[in-house]
Amino acid sequence: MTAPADLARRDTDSRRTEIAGAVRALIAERGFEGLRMRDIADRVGINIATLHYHIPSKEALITLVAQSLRDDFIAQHRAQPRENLSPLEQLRLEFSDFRDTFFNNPERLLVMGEMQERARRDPAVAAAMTPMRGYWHQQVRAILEAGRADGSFRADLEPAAAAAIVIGGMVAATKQPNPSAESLDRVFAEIERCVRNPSS
Amino acid sequence: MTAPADLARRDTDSRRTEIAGAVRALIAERGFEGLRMRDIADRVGINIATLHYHIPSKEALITLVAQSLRDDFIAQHRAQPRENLSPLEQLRLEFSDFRDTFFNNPERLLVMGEMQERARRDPAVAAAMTPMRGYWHQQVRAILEAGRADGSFRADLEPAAAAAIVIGGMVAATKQPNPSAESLDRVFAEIERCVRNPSS
Amino acid sequence: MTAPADLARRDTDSRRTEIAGAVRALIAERGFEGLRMRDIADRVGINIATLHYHIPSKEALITLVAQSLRDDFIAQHRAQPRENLSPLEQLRLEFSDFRDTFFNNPERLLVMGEMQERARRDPAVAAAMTPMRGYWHQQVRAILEAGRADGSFRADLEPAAAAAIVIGGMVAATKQPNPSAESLDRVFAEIERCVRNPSS
Amino acid sequence: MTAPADLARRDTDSRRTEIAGAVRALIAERGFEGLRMRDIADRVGINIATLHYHIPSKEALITLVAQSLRDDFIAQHRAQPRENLSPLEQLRLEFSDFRDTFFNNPERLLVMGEMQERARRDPAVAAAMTPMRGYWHQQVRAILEAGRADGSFRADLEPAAAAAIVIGGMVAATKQPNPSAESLDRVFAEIERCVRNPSS
DNA sequence: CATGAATGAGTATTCATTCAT
DNA sequence: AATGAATGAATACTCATTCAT
Repeated sequence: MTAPADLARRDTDSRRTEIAGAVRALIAERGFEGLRMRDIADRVGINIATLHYHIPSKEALITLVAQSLRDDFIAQHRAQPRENLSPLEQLRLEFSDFRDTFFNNPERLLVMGEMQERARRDPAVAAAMTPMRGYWHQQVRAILEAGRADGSFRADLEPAAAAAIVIGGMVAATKQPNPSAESLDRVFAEIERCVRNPSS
Repeated sequence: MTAPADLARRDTDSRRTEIAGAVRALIAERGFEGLRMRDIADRVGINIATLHYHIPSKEALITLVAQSLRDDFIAQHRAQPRENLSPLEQLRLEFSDFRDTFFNNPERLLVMGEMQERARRDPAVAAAMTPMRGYWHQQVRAILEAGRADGSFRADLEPAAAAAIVIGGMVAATKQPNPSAESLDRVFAEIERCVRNPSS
Repeated sequence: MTAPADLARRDTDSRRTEIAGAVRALIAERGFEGLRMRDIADRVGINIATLHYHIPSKEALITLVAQSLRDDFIAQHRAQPRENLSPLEQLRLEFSDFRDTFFNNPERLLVMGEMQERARRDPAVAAAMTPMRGYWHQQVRAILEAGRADGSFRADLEPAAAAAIVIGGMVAATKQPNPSAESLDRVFAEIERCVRNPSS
Repeated sequence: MTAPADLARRDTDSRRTEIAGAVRALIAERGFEGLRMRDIADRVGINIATLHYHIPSKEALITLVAQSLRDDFIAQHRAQPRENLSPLEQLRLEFSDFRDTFFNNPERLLVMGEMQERARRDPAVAAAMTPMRGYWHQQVRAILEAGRADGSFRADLEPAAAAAIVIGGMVAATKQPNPSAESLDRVFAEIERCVRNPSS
């Protein structure tokens, strides 16, 4: 049999993934301040020295998390088949993706928020976050352009500006007091009315 | 920047205001992590012990800043005469206020962002930030309701959801790469198109 | 009328007495460590700076307290008329004095204990405490000598050593778990049996 | 005094013992106030952070010392073979033990005194000191009871009260000015005369 | 790979004391 | 006499990082 008998032998890559997961959970719980190397090690179940064996420094760790966040985000987006959908359907898919993430992986959005804030003064974080935000923006913008082109969205819609509003609106929906699936959907429906062609 | 020795002795109230200002500047520069009591004292030009004489603890300090932020926000809003303006003019006033703050008091928005993040796990901060956000939302919502009533805004506009989008859109505008007056205005103009009655 | 209309005008001496009282209460409550100038000022109802106006330093304060303790102790002893009493009656008076102090001014004994400990490394405190302890020892020793002379106490009693035991026994009585008037009296009665002439 | 660098790495248990010893020496020298974590670390020859690695807090440290004191006390008592001794011989063994400790391990008695004072307001210290004092009292009381039973001690002796006096007398002997072996022995001899049966 | 022990540089907070008013 | 404001020096404790094993 080629199956590894020794399960304790995890390769460094899977350890790093495990660590990134622990860090994301901790950032979601306690924020960036409050993130302690010792807590991370404890959560993974290893010694601090071992943590430092896998990750050279706290800064490197944060970069790692930013990258893992970006990778997850893009992987999720790529997983969805959007080719045969109308622009409106694609927009709705965007909404439902976002809603799913908010309820099933809330940590993802929370950590993204914290990272976004940190990106402002940490170039390494910015290097991972900016392309992610750019990718998302581009995605939404393409949908809006397609909708404007086929007449389902407003003719006077300015895709770049509208993409900012669509994304900002989705994020704002999650920051309402006591957000629920219904309160999110109310905002998403309003976004639709914002962009749809009134005469269609 | 440093206060001359003979001006060092002030009354507690003005000292507290001065301290709150220094803290806001430091949070804007370095974020919440990175906020050090020593740096605050240095910026105000006083001893750390003196800082603690005026402010009992870091926690109290943060609460103080959250309150000062809220007070400033509401004061600025109250300062504007909105009575005789049309809903659209009021919305545009909202935009220009926001743009002014972004360019003239960028620190205000930056600190608000950091505070918003922190509010999630600090009830004392939440106690100051939640009403502020609520006040803002209410303000925008009232404008949207008035516009829907007089026919200048969409008839199918849902004021609460739309207010979230308007605010979220404004905030998102500032988070674009290299935000300028023009890029902000492009988003603001798009928000207008989002809410205006297409048949008016 | 010659009565001072201005009650606020307390002369420094009475202020110092008041301060010494507050310090004794605080030492009894929290011990020597735990004694804070600010707490003293608070208890007296004055500002710290005012406290320092009356008392130059914490060290001087402690000396003051040691002296006040000694003065009280000697004053109480002098207040008792012992001339016409038999040695046994005088010893019993010693016991009842001590018992009264323990129940009515417990703070006095507690502070004396703390001071005794401190005297070991603070010469200024030692300077006040040593004569006090010496005065007490001398007092008890004189009683024991008189009793040995008149045959009411043991003939083989060694006054100096016995005085140490009598005083040590009284103090030890207060350090039993849950000391009560009865438990004190049991020890006092045993001390009596220790020193009395068995053949008398 | 300072451990050489290559001996610096020891196992935690021996480090904790070493630390407890350093703390006892420092308390004996400077008392409870005056006890500084930095000084402890210096005396052991380690960094403050290392000290905190082995001992979580100052409070825990004090508890540790109280326990080490109690363990030493009981160990010393247990080491003596008392079975075949007469009550008077046992009492004299008690005296000689105490005298040995006073001259060879003066720190032990000094720290016990400080701890006794502190036990009053620190339950964790009380938890270690009370049983120790209780054990000692019980030991002495058993001797006195045996002596009363075999007629070598006074028939009217009340063992509990007398035990308090015996212990109190021993302690008082050490608090005389300039205590010497002779001055201690004079008090011990007087204690003997206090408890012995005059008609034996 | 893993870890117990160690550490330098910080971090908020405290405290006795001073000084201008 | 009294006080609000100020401060230097300390104090316990923390944290990311290192290193010998």
